[in-house]
Amino acid sequence: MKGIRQLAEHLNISIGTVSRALNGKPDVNQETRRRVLAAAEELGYVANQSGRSLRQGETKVIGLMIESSKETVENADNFFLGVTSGLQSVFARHKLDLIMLPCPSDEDPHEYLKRMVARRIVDAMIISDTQRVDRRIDFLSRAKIPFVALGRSLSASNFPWIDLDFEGVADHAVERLIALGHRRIAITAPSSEANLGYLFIESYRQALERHDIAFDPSLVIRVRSSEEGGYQAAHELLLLEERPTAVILIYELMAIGLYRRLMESGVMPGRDLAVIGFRDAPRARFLQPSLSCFRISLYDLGVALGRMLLANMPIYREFYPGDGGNIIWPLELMAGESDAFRVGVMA
Amino acid sequence: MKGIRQLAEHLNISIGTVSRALNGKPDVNQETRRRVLAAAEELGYVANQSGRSLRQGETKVIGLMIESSKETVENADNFFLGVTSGLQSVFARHKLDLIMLPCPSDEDPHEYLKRMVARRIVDAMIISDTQRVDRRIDFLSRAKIPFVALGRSLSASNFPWIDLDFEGVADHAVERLIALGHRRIAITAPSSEANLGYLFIESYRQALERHDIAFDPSLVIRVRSSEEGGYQAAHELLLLEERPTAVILIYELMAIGLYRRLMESGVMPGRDLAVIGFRDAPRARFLQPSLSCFRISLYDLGVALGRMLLANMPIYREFYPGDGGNIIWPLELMAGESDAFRVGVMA
DNA sequence: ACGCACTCCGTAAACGTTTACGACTGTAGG
DNA sequence: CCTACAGTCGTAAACGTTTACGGAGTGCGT
Repeated sequence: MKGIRQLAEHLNISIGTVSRALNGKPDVNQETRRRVLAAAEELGYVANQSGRSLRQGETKVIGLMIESSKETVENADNFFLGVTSGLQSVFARHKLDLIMLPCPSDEDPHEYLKRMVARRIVDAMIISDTQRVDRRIDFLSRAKIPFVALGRSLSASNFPWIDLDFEGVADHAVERLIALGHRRIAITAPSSEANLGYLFIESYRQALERHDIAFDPSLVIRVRSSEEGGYQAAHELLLLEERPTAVILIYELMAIGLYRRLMESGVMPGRDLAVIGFRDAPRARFLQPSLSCFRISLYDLGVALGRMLLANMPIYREFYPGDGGNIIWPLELMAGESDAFRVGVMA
Repeated sequence: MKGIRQLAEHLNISIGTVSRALNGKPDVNQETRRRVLAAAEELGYVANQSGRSLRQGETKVIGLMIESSKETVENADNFFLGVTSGLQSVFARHKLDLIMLPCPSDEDPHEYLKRMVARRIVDAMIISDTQRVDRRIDFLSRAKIPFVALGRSLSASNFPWIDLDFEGVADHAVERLIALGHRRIAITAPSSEANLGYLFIESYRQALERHDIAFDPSLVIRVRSSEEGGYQAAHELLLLEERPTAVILIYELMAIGLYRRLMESGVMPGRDLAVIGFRDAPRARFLQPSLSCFRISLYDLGVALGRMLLANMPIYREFYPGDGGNIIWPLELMAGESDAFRVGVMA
């Protein structure tokens, strides 16, 4: 089956009528519509998207950009696949398709993004892994391409984003540890310029001050947010003269390396050192002792992202009246065994 | 900047010349080309892909289909992102873009695939997670859509695929364990109809027979290929009256659950029970004792997939003369501590 | 008989490209 | 001087859709 023209000839109908019948337009006879649909099904006709996009000026495709740099790949875990299903459940209602756009590691993310939207491959974009200043955000804002970002940024004063509640987590973690008797609490932060690092540390500092605990810069460990980073963090922790009794990790997988390094030195997490992680990931669920961490529903996050995006697209705005504003995504503590002891109390 | 027409007017040149200049066609003056490229850069013009695809009949986009069923998501680890970069390195040479197409979990994969290719969103397809009989393969073959599958299948007698060397792994693992003195070796297999399960078990059986060890069906544990599956497998293993001294896992993450269940019963992997896993995954790299497993380079696998796909596309065939045939992808054993003991020898 | 509203359908123009074809130069060779 | 040819470029026709517009037919009320 070539195109709509052949289908029309086969039915002895004009091509316009066929198009209207297929697209559910009102001015077409019920019987004709039935015949058209039947014939299309029988001959396996599906409209060519290029022709349709060209005429309509929209592709009905939403792009989810993914950086596949080595570091991201290691961290990504199944983060994206989890978010994806939430997104799709929203998009499906409007017959929008979602595609994932993996930016090659040797291409500038900004250029890649420009290519994809300038070529009109997608109507809108979801970006993640936002940098402290992110040119993509400026570009998308200026070009008036609908988008939503997973992650805050200092670029562009006002744009749609959802970000995880790093402040809340740091705050909650500190409060909890203090309640358990801890006074010397270490924390990890990314060595990069990522915005979330600043927020994380700042909240941690404020929570400490609230309890009259002096902020000790040597307790802020800057390492990569990865398994190796966790190993490294544990290493630095063990070198401190006055060893902390607790540590807060900004990424859950760091716990893997951290545990390993601790055990190598005979320090038992959950007994000699309390550990709290940022997210739960399948990858960290098996740890022994089980990791106390902050849970997040990737599906729900995807749904929220999808709704916010559509709320920023003129055509769909009406369907999502309340979904315009930004969201700081709350996380729920999932208590494990890794911080289940009181300081100063013998087991 | 709207389209090529505006660009042409701005330069006082015909639209045809502009197109030729941008596309590197030979019959255009050097100086004109320079001016066109400069103007395009300045005005930020990029060709609309819909128009181009419509005219040329091809999209220059390759689709990588991903099933995002819950089970797949959990198992996927970063498998796809790893393969992706290999694929892209090949595609980049031909200015082809790769997009990932996540099939919604509530949509039939077959229907989804049909929609994507019939709508001409992609020129070619890479599918994975092939079933024992897979309608997608029949469809793609019949429709003459270039594709390559990651995984064998009984559908369609002859189609391009790459599959992991399940036979080789089973064989190698058995040989190794026997050399270490093991005689009672358990193995896991998926409970599903997946083809690889049959191949895996069959090779295992043959290797045993070669050493005059009787095949004992009770040593084939059918569980889901996941962390929980591993837990379950260990459970069943412990219930056997004559406990095996070794077990071969068809998926590396099963080791996570398996370890946990074993330790709960005081059985130490690597001392009381030898364990060998199928792949190495970041997710399993931290296990204590470290898992002996078969390593695979996802990047290289991606490159091979990309080359094979292009070898099956008329336009690119000439560049990849030797990449037509199917590949059974070899895996390399990465020895760990989980099977590093000899049976009958006291430590 | 006429006008009008309504339903259904055909016609043709547009969307933004690429490209076959031919036209126009200028130059070289006969 | 005529021809051939190479180097440039403009013209216009496609590619497959959607959709504004108008026309044909019917039914109904005046």
